[in-house]
Amino acid sequence: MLTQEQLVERLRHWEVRVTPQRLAIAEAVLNSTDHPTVQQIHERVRDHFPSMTLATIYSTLGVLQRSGLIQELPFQKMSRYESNMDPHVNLVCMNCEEVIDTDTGQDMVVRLKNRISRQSNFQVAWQRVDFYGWCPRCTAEKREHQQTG
Amino acid sequence: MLTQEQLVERLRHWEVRVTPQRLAIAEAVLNSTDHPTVQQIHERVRDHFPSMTLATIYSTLGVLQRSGLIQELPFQKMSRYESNMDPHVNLVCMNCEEVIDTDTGQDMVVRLKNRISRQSNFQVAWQRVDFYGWCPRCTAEKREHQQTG
DNA sequence: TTTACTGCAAAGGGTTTGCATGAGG
DNA sequence: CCTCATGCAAACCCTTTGCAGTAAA
Repeated sequence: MLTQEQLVERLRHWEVRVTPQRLAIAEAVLNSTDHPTVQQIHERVRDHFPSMTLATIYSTLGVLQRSGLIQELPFQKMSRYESNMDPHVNLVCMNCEEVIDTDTGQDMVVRLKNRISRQSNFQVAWQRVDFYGWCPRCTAEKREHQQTG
Repeated sequence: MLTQEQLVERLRHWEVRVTPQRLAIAEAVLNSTDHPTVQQIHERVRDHFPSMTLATIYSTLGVLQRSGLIQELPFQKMSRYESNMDPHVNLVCMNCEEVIDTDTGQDMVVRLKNRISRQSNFQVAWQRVDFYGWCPRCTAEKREHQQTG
């Protein structure tokens, strides 16, 4: 979670212009933990910028990614955007399609990254660790359907 | 690496028809370690089936995924297909776009999966562990350019 | 013989691009 | 004042869908 001042500083450092639209988009992603899609970001900034189009959002997300503030996570149908740049595990529900960060195993991801960097002759920039399955709520619903149906 | 007989058995088990096209597509993916794209699979089967279209390949890849034989890996521009269903680490070169499996850290991925399954209240089906960066060859080329330029 | 797969064509939809206008530094 | 961002529209291209002919079981 960055303050607006820190955000402005980071953007200026990359010689990009700081516009109200960019700040709104950046905050919509950085102050979220739910890995929003472009559509969801659009919904979140639409109240303040009714005329903003998806092209502007795509452009800004590109700037933020090149600045190292966010990371694009391609999924089958569309991309989501990750604001937690620390090594960690994402839990992806194959039923409700929610994507949440978890603290569980964070230390192991860090150690795994160190090991890959040291032993694999591969220069690591970042990592994506996704576990796919069913979240607690959808697991419960699945059980109910199995019992009744 | 599955034999053709094992492959036929696996497909019959899911009550799908075993056609020459499906066998060719399945072998093109399963007997590879380079995570081919749909286009690459097309190139690999085109000699034997000149009239085969991408629609058939997409359809067959869907069948193979639902049969648990392969896994789709969405990337920014397009999907690649993974035939190594064991927990492991993929190394993705951001320069040449090669995607290779590595044995390094395989044990840690297994332990990470066990930990997530036990401690996170999340029912895990499979996982995707990607490390993005630069492969040895592209790292060397980058160094050369920095020295000369 | 029945069912479902193949191949072709067209549609779908997330993402990118080009350009005129407008705003940041 | 110059450069670059925004907004609009169109293009792009991977992927999906519909359908007629055909092959698997």
